[in-house]
Amino acid sequence: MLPVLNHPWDVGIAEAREIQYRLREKLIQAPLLQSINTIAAVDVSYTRWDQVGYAVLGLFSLIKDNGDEKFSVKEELIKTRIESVKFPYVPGYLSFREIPILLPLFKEISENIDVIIADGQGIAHPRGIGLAAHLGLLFDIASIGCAKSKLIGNYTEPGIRKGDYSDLFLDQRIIGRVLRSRNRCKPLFVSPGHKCLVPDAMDFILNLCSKYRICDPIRRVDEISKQLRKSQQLKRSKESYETFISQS
DNA sequence: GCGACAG
DNA sequence: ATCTTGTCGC
Repeated sequence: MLPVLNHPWDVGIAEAREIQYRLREKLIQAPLLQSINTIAAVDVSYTRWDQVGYAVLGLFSLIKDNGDEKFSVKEELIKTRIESVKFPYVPGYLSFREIPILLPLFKEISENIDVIIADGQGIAHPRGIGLAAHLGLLFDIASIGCAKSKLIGNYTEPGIRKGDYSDLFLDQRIIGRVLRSRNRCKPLFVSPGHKCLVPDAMDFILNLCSKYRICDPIRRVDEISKQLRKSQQLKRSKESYETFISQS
C-alpha cells in the first residue's frame, strides 16, 4: 500500500514545521469506524551508539470476545526493516525521524488496514500533527496515538484504577486523554490522529490493554523491535570476532 | 531568560 | 530511545 499524500522527508526543522502546518489542515475529525477488522501497530527501537533504527510493522486482526465491547488481537503479519535514520530526535518532529523507515514496510502490505496505532502522539502535538496523526493522514487511514508520556497539554492526575482517565487540554480544547491502562501504573497519553475522535480513541486503546500498561499490539511490535536489535547486535559481534580471528 | 520536551 | 539490579507493592 502506498501513501495518498507525498512530501519530502530530507528536510530541516524549518521545512518540517511548514509541512506540518500544511498537513494538519487535512486531518479529519470523525467518529472511528464501527467495523474494524485489521489494525496496524508500528514501533522503532535504536541503539545508543549509532543512528540505526529497527522498525517493525505488525498487522493484527480483532477477535470479538464474549458479549460486549471487549476484544483481543491475533497476530497476522510482521514486517521489519533495519536502516540508519537521517533525522535526529527533536521533540515535535518525531515523524521526520521514524516515518521514512516505516514507509517501505507499508509498501509491502497489500491487505486492508482499518486503524493505525503508533507509539507517540496523535493531535496532542504543538502543531496538531504528531507521529500517529501524520501516519494516518499519509495513508488516509484512521489512526490513534498511544504515548507513554506527555508532549504537550495540561491535565489532572486520573484515578488509579484501570479505565480511570482525565482530559488532556491545550488551552480550552480537549486534545486527548490521560488513561490509566492498568491499576496503579503510570497513565498512557492517548490522542486521536486521523479520522478519529477523542472518546473513540481512548475506548479503542483501552480495549486493547489486556494485562499490561502498554496495549497489546504496540507491546508486541516493541518486543519484536528489541529482539531484532539484539539479534543483529549479536550477529555483528560474531562477525567482528571472525574477522579478528582470521587476521591474527 | 527559564522550563518543557512523544521516541 | 538506551543503559541497568535490585527492590517495593499488589
